[in-house]
Amino acid sequence: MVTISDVADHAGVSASTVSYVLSGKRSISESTAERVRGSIAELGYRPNARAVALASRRANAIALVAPLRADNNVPVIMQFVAAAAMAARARNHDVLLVTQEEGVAGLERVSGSSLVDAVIVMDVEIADRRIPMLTTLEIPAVMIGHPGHSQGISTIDLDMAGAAELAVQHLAELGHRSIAMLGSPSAVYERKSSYAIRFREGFERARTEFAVEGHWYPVEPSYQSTREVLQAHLAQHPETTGLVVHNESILGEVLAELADEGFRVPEDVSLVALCPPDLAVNQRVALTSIAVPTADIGAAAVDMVLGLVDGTAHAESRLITPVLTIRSSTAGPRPAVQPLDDETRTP
Amino acid sequence: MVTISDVADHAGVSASTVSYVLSGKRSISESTAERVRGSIAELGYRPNARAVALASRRANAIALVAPLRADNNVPVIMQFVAAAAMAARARNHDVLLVTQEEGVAGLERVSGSSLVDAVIVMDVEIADRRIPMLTTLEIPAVMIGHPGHSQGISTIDLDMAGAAELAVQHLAELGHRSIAMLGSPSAVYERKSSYAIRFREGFERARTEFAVEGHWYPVEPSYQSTREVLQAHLAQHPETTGLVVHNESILGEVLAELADEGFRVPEDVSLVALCPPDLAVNQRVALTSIAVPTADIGAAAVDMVLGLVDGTAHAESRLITPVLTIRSSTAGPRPAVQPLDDETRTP
DNA sequence: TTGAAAGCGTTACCAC
DNA sequence: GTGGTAACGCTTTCAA
Repeated sequence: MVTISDVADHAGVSASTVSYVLSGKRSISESTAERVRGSIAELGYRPNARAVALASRRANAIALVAPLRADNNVPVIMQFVAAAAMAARARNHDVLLVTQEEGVAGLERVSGSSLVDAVIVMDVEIADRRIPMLTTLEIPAVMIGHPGHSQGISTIDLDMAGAAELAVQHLAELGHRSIAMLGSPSAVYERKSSYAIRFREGFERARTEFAVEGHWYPVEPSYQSTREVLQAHLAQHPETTGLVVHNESILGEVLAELADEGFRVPEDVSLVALCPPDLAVNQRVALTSIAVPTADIGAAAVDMVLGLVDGTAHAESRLITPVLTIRSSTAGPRPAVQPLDDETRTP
Repeated sequence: MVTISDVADHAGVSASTVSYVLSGKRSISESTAERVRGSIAELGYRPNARAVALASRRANAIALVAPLRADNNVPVIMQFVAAAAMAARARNHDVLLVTQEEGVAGLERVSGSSLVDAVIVMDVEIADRRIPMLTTLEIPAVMIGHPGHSQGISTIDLDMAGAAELAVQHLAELGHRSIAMLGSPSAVYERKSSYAIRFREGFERARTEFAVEGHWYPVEPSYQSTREVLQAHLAQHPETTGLVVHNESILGEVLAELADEGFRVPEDVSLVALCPPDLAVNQRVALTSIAVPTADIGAAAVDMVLGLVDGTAHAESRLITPVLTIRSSTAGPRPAVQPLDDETRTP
């Protein structure tokens, strides 16, 4: 292994000088800098990350606590992870993956052993047991999600409540008066994942706000569950013409089932989804949808937490405004059977 | 921060003694060991991972190069990552996530800077440009996948060719004589991802081996593509009664499309999928399927590479035997129009 | 069974 | 503008 002293010797300077030309933390004459760079290239010197971390008190790494469970939103999780990893690399940091299962202990471990400089926690629950512990950590943290009480820990997420309201608003403005929300699997609500709870709350609030009839259901990621929920609801509420789907993995099933039952989209039923754009576009009908801006959120989480690390930022809670993209799955409800009534009344 | 010397002072021993009670690398009298453990607990001492890494020449971390792109098999990728992370933790190692985009440079970086002790590379291509570089690394590597030439680098994967053959064999033995394979998106074949190429090769070999007619098609992850490919094939080959699907994201669409066209599964068409079991089970028909044993492969990859790190193992290539689980999507083809012919022949 | 001390490869402070 | 040299917090050899 080539060390900094090897480079120093080769360039005829001291080790500290080599360190300084690398870090730029003090001015070096162009001539020696050039010489040092030459030696570095010639010898193929690579700074030893372990020694750098120990001496500089910076690991140049952040921990990412990710829910790697089988879930309905795996692609979204993956996009968060990818975005965070890329953003971290762009700022010269690496990402240490910590599984959700490690829980509180995992956070204690990576922080207590100074493995990383900061931590990003995904899939936060409304009353997440990790939050109190995050406040005691010596390293900064940011959560992707929006718990009930962030207790001074930075958070960032899509405004899920706003997203649900936006979906309902869109349908309501088109004239739909009865709307059903097909939600995430029940386990997601049971563990009170903030993204799902917030979306549901937004849906319920929007119901009042826009004076529409509204019902919501958890849906398991299966054809069976999708079919049952949809059939049961439509049997009880045949007046329903609007659907809000917050469950990526059943989109195809919902559309198939609607087709099976003779409902056309958007002529008979309008549908708004919360899902990645590519999923929305690749269905039998291009779906009007709200996207989770995973790339933005992942990158912002990294920026926020590194800002805390170097002291250039303070804790904050960011909520990203949802954007609805209108495609082909939403339209005004058809004018009911009015024309016929008119005719029978004519004579 | 509590250091090892703090503990040593508190326990009235030397730092080396503390180190040895922690590592167990030399015998310590039970009395002092007890005293040291007490001090550790009392002071809340956590060894500094950076210092440990530097002094012991072990980072206790492995790099995992994962394709975090949007792809058709995101859930499988995620399961590999989760399995590797858990296996690593079980062996007291952490996982550093390296994105596929970092490519060769990423491997050079984490290895050259001694960030990690070993590397696991996923989604290997047939002639992967990273292989020659892996051979030059100072740290061991294993690839998840099965390239054309592993050049002495350990590999592990499901026997994808065998999986395809198994699928065809199952259909052939049921009596199907014309089989279509709906494969991964074309981009996967273009970049020559080993898993897809191997599966296709196995399919083509099985065609001959079991003397069946066989055609394969790449399918994009969309309703549109699924529909087009299926309709085009069935129009040209109405005799097809067997389907092999190597593309998780279109399973629902395939079944929906078959239903739309009036084909019953398995009465008219039998279908074998290569996909996670939960996906197979949650379709409108429970699918006969071959699973990728992600947990086994991920754990084995970690075991193999850590075995190389501590010198207790040698490079090897492992291929895991595929297992087919019969569910409700496969049956013998219906007896064609034979009965009618018999009757016309009777008189 | 235990202690002292020399590294591990950098960084950054203190001199000049 | 540059060099010397303590740290950084631990592991491990050498001695006792």
